[in-house]
Amino acid sequence: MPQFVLQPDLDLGAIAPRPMCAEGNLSYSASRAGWVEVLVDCPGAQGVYTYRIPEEITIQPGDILSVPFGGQQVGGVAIQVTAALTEALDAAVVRDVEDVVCRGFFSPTYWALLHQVADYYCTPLMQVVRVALPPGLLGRSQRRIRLRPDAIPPGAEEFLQTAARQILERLRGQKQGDYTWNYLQRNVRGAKRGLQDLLQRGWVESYLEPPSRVRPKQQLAVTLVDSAAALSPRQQEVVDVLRRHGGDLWLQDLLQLCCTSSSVVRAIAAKGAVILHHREVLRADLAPVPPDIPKSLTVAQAEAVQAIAALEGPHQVLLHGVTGSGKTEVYLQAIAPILQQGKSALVLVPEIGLTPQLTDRFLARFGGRVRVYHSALSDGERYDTWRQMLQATPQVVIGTRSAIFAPLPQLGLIVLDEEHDSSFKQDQPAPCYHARTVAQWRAAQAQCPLILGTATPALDTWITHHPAANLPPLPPQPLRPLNLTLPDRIHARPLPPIRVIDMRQELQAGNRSIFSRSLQQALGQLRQKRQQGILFMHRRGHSTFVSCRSCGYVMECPHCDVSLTYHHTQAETVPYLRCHYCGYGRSHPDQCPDCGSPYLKHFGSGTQRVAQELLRQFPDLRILRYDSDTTRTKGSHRALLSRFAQGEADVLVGTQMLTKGIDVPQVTLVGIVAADGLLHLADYRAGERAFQIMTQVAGRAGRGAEPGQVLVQTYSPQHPVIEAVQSQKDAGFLATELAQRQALRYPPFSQIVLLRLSSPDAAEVRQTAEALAASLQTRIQADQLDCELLGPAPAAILRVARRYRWHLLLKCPAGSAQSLAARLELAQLRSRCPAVVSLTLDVDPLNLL
DNA sequence: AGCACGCCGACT
DNA sequence: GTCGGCGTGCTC
Repeated sequence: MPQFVLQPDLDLGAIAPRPMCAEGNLSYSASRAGWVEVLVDCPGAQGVYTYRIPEEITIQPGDILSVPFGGQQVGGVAIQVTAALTEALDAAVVRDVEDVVCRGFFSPTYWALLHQVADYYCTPLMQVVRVALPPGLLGRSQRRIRLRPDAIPPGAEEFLQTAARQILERLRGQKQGDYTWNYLQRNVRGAKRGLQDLLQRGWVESYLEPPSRVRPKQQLAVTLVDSAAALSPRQQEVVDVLRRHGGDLWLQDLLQLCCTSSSVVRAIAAKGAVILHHREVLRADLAPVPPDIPKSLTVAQAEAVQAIAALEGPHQVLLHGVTGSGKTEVYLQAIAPILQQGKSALVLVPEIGLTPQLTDRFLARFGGRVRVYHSALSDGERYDTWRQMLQATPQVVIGTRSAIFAPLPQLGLIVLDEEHDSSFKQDQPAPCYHARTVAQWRAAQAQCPLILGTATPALDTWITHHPAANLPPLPPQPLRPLNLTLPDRIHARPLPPIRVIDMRQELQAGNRSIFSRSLQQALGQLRQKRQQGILFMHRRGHSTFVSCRSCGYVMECPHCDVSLTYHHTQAETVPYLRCHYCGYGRSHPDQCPDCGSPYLKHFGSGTQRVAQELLRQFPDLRILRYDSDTTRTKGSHRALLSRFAQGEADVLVGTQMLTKGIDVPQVTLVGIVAADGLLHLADYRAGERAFQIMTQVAGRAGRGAEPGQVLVQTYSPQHPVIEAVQSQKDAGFLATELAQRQALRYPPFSQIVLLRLSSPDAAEVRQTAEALAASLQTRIQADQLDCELLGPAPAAILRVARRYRWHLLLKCPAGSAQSLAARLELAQLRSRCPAVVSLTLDVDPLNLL
């Protein structure tokens, strides 16, 4: 249950379409000031607090406010305005609203959406508000410490205590001699005492920095008002330039055009010919792109576009098109009529940085009506984009996961490109929402279609579109399903043939290289054929799997049907194997349990090793590495890809990133160096993901005039995933995978909730996890709940960022997680953990590691 | 998050 | 005896 609900009789509708006006504190009537309940943004206190509305401020529900809270200013959302205080609350303790930060954000439907997210994902509403809003709106004041250099006698610090001296030194090391108190506390031992000393001496001062608020950027504009005024020749020239440009320009543009200074313009303003005024600039950094016109469609594409245009009401469209079948063109042509109807479209992509080609297509087609919204934008840019989205003008918003919260008032279509991609699921800070799930709710709310586009549908998507009679019924879906298929590549290009290479035979033949003879041969021919290749390596630095080099046997958990993870930490000298689902563990065997061979090996080479080997064996090949190591900086994705596309390298070696947004016609060879690295992850979704990634990577080959080929190297050539990839028949694979999931009661035939616990204290997390497990188990048994509790088990990577992590897993029938969470009061569990132990609830987790 | 109040060990 | 550590609890 949400802690509060918006009263249905509140006129929230009035706030939605209101024109934006950041600080318009115009009182409508004399004293209608009252009290307002505010959802306050402060960890540990996510309740509603009552504030007095000062006379000069008007507040409506949904406004973003800045309010005093304890010793600081914090952000919050106005929930409800009341005329009288609650009996229990003494007027003396109620403080004043400090300011209105922003108005008109939350329409009733939008608010309901946030509630739904908070409810479903068992997270405080405020956390959802935080992901939905552009950052910086809910600012918090911070205590800062500033050096007073003039007050310090020379050499006096000799007599200071260590802590005080350290603080002084740090402050002196900083240009402005200014740090947040938080920073000093973290970095100086006994900082509190040291600060007291320094404050008493008056050598530093402590001050409260008000929340930095993202504000619209203001610039001076010049507007022509009276062209008849008597002006000097130079002034007249300036005014003429202004008139030729429509009588209205930014001051800086006018100055540049006329090569003059602002004094001239001010003089003209003084004569009354023009007026100078501040006006908001909406920042947009979209580089101009040459325009693009709709392309002619294949029959399947045209049918898809028509089918989508004909839809009425909320639908979920699975646009299932093979790699290179032209899904983007379908999106573009589906969106065009939406814009014409005066509505907006929302396009979600896995990662903007990885899909410059897609973004460019949209920009080229729709020009200024396209807004890009993602985390790489500056706070100011995000804020401005947000404000533009609030306007009812038809527009296309392209963004990553969090853009599903784009406040578009007239939503006509939602597209999720590469819907199978797991980056649509957030797993770091709560709420751990899946953008696809939220998109379904939004589409239902807006009564509009949701298009899920992919070459490799996620299993849970697949099953809602292909309900099979022999499978148990799934919970009712909010959207009506529609299937659209693009079975062929555009220009009738064939899919590249996929060859599976048995690496066991390579070993037998004496080839100990990571490249098979076939791959070596293909690589050797690249240069002379003037073609390019892509090598895929699933980089797994930390967690690896154990496999037998002779027979391909992989160590698996007897209870869970997942591969065991190889552990080897300094603490435990003996390496051991562990299941990360149920906690099962065993020692690392000396020989293969299946064939007795001593050639057990834990695999774990990455792209770097591949590149090294490549360089060693093919010194004349030019290589580019494409992984998170080489694409750390902004814009490096685009740079690397365009270098490759322009033929500056022969081979691109990379990780998962290769699966997205690479459309280079000269690529004829794709090599999957070690498919096994994908097959045996300690995860029930390993097979599905392996299939998706390999199919997607394979799809990079043969997109141009030259036919492509794909080589898949593996120690398990008979593995069903490998066979499915090779045959390029996904329906069959999905069906068998579904049957397996059903047998093992994994999603989508069950629902899981993961409880992630972490703490810097190894023993404390463990104890907390055990205590939680015990109390949940008691509750489950007492209430006879239909659910299974697994764990506690240590996380695959036990220690991350100096925190020890343990997991609990709840498995319940599909569609029942929400009621289970309510019965177990999962949302309240956090308060039962010690302060140092953090607990994150992940409903429908994708990442179980 | 920040800050206050409040209860146990090493100093004058 | 006090000063000062930081362990819970509250912030309209």
